[in-house]
Amino acid sequence: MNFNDQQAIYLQIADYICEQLLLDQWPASERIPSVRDLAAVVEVNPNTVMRAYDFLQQKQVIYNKRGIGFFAGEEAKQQIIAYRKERFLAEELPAFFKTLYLLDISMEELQQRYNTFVSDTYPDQP
Amino acid sequence: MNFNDQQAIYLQIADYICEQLLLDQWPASERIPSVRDLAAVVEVNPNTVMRAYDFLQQKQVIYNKRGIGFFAGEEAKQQIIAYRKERFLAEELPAFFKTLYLLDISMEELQQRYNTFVSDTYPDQP
Amino acid sequence: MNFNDQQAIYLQIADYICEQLLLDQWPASERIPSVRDLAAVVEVNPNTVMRAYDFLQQKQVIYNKRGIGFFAGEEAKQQIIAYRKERFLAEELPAFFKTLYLLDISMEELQQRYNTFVSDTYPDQP
Amino acid sequence: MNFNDQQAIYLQIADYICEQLLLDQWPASERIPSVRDLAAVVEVNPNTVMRAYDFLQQKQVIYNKRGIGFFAGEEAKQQIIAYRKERFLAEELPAFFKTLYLLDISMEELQQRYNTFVSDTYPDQP
DNA sequence: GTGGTCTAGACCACC
DNA sequence: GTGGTCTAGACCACA
Repeated sequence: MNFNDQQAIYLQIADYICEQLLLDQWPASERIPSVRDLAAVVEVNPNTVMRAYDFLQQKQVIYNKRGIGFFAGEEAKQQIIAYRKERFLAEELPAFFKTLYLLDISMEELQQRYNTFVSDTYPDQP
Repeated sequence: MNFNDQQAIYLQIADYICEQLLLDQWPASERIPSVRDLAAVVEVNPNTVMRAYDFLQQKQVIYNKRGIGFFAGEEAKQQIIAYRKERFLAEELPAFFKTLYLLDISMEELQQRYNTFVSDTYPDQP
Repeated sequence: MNFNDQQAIYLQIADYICEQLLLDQWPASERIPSVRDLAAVVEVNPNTVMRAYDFLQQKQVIYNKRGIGFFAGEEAKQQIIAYRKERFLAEELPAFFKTLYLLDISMEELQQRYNTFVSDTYPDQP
Repeated sequence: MNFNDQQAIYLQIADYICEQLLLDQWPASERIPSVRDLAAVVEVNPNTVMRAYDFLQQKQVIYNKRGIGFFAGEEAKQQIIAYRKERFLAEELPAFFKTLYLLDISMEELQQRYNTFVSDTYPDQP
């Protein structure tokens, strides 16, 4: 986790969890790591992880069985995509396009960098 | 200025100033509005504008003459582009690409939305 | 803090912090006093201390963890020395030498006064 | 003149005048440049030069004949030296020594740099 | 008129 | 508890 980031740590953790689920690193409809375990992994206070789980629970991405743990819902991936796609298109994309325009970055350059990024970051994909 | 934004107002103002310079709304190597004037225009406290000017001065985009005012450096536009392009490519683009990938948004769709954005936002451009 | 000084209070505080670190009064790579605590100690407004911390953070002498506090980096001392030595040699020393020359103060006299100063100010040193 | 300096421009000008006098560039007991002339030379507002002249007049370094101009007193050089030496030893030297100590700059290094400085800056002197 | 600094006090998100 | 931002208002030195 990056401490000196604009984005709150609990949101960084929430994003991390979503990523794991979208990439099928954590099998859907199964138990996800306990608050304490994940806190140890990412080296933050358990309260902070708890807040991320709370946040995702409100977004109906994960749910909780008392005394057992947190689980990713069957429809977790769709929930995540729906929630984030909407926000992304409406809020982040315009600012991103403005930056592209002002910094004079062409779509061709972007396309090229994207291809590089994908093949570097997700080499396993077909 | 958007008061209910994650981004601090003084950073929004700094971005606004950069935009004016990049779009040649404010002639480079000339005096930019005084702290008090800009504060009146954007309707915030002069201290907040001052903080934006401070910020840009540290980034070497603008400089200041005692008792006279703030000026955009000759090379202001290059400074802005250099400073922001570097940060953009290194920090924002990977996160952006990751989102594109995870949300399964194609470059074709992106291209299309970009064209719409540009013609809507900067209709005067050739 | 000296309120009737040319130098701004927040810069005096920044110098004070650097001094504490250089003299190992505050262990490096540890948390330094909170904004509010230091403000109480030096009897200024917390905002003023905050400005000093901001300043040192930009100089990469200290850094900050959200909701936890400010920390002196491992390499804080080297950063301070590097940053100040460079500026000192380039900007202050020539003016100082010019004054020595114009006021006709010899290096012998300087040496003598320096010895007195050191033994008066840092009597503990070997 | 350096606009973005901590030191006020009028004080920079006053220092410049003192330098000229100490180095006998401007013959003592003669008329020194008019406010307008010097303002043109150093490219500042005449008011600012006037303020420097005022300042030096209060320090009894120069004096004024109405309608004729400013003159350096016979004893100008001694006045300058007296005024500045006192202030220098009392106010600037301790801070300078502290910096030397904290930045770990030895008197040997200082001596060496001083020699270089003098031979570079005042090559005409014996 | 310009910027520069400081205060007092408020509110917020975050850990 | 921590820092972060903003306001309102004051005072100052400077050009």
